[in-house]
Amino acid sequence: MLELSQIRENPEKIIKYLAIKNFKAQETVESILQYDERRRTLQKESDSCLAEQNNIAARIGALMKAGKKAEAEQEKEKNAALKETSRQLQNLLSETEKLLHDELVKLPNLPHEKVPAGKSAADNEIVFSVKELPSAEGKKPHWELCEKYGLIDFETGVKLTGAGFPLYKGKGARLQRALINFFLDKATENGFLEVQPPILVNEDSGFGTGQLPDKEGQMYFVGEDKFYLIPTAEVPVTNIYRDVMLKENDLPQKLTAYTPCFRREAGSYGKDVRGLNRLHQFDKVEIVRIEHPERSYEVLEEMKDYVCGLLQQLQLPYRVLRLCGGDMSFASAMTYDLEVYSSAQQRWLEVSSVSNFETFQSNRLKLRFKNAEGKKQLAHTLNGSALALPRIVAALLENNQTAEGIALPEVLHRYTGFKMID
RNA sequence: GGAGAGAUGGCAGAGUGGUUGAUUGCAGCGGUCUUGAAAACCGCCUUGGGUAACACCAACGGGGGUUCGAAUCCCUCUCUCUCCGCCA
Repeated sequence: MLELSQIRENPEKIIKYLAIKNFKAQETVESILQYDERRRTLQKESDSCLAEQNNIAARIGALMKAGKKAEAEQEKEKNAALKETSRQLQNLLSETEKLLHDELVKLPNLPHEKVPAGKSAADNEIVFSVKELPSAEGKKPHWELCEKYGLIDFETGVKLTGAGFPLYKGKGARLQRALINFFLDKATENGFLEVQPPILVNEDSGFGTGQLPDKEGQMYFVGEDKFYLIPTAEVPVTNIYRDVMLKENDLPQKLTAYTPCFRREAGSYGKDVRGLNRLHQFDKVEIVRIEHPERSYEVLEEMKDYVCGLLQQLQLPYRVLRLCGGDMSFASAMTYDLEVYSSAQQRWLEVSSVSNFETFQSNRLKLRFKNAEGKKQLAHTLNGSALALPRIVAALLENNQTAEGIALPEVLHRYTGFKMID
């Protein structure tokens, strides 16, 4: 959620920047300014009405004490009328506040000035790419390899739940566990505090990170208790800081968490969702940082580089994209996507998304810190996948297949307990 | 799931209808004293709206109600604790 003060001060800037995200903000900004104006007028009227009632009440108190009952009765009548007026004002006020809030929530985050304009994924800026791609010669796609080596049983997953809920088996299951441990160990070594959050969250948490309102279609919902299954650990982990006031030297806060993630992905089909390419349930290790506004972009680079480091250790060919305005998420100010190359499918698969949300989430979360002058200031929030497992597994399988089996990168050996899937 | 108790400022803890936005203690901040520190003493110390700044308004878990007036009374929801039941 953008800050109201920001909109008041420079509505033109908001409209201009949101155009980069292909969002037409004109109307919304105008109604926000109108509602804000009305809200303040009503607030003043209501305040002075209440002030008058307070005065009268105090007078009645004094009169009662002095035993002047008749006069007190007179004052009471006055207050009855005022009370009706202020009831009406209150109604108008809360109505206006709601309208204002509803409009405010519609506006996506402003893109950072470095974010390129663009309509779709085709316009993303490639900031890094490996020079040589592995050949597809004689390579089998990962779903065939999964079957061949008995790593994943998609059919039984369908029986148990439905499409997109794979059953990992044997070395396949062990590889999952190995990757999770590897990623968590790396994050911990780099100063992230490991946490294990709930994977069901309430509505307030969904609002805090920007999934709600409007994007409930993406999440599984447990109606009985009004809980949402998390689409990413970002939701519970960032919401740890909802309604929190930090001290300046509490910054940065660095957290990491492994969680399963659940996404409905309504409407997906075809080869995009074949095998591990897109699932309804998958595993991911996430890193989250709460940062001082002055440092957040430095930190974004740092986080991106950290994830690149993981991919290097896994010896996967990868590239880094800076997303264009049209491809960025609602809440993000700048996002890097990291993609690994999947040699049999001959396509890039997104395995991480690293974003700076600036104050967009913290404004919703009321996540602030007291700065050096003792003033309260919204913190910046950032997060990134480090990493999402399924497509990493897909790329590992496809790129490392040999006649003898699938050779795993060395960093994983101590986690898997085997070097080769055969 | 059943019965009972509770929810107040960073924490602890008063307050049961009328200058209580809230006694007090601790913590924190500033000062006096001191070579420095401690102790002692003095002062400051909730948040949001609003204002150029004041004024003013709101908030004692959330929502609603009674009343001229509610932290204080009533209803309701949520959460916490104790006991019972069930259980990985």
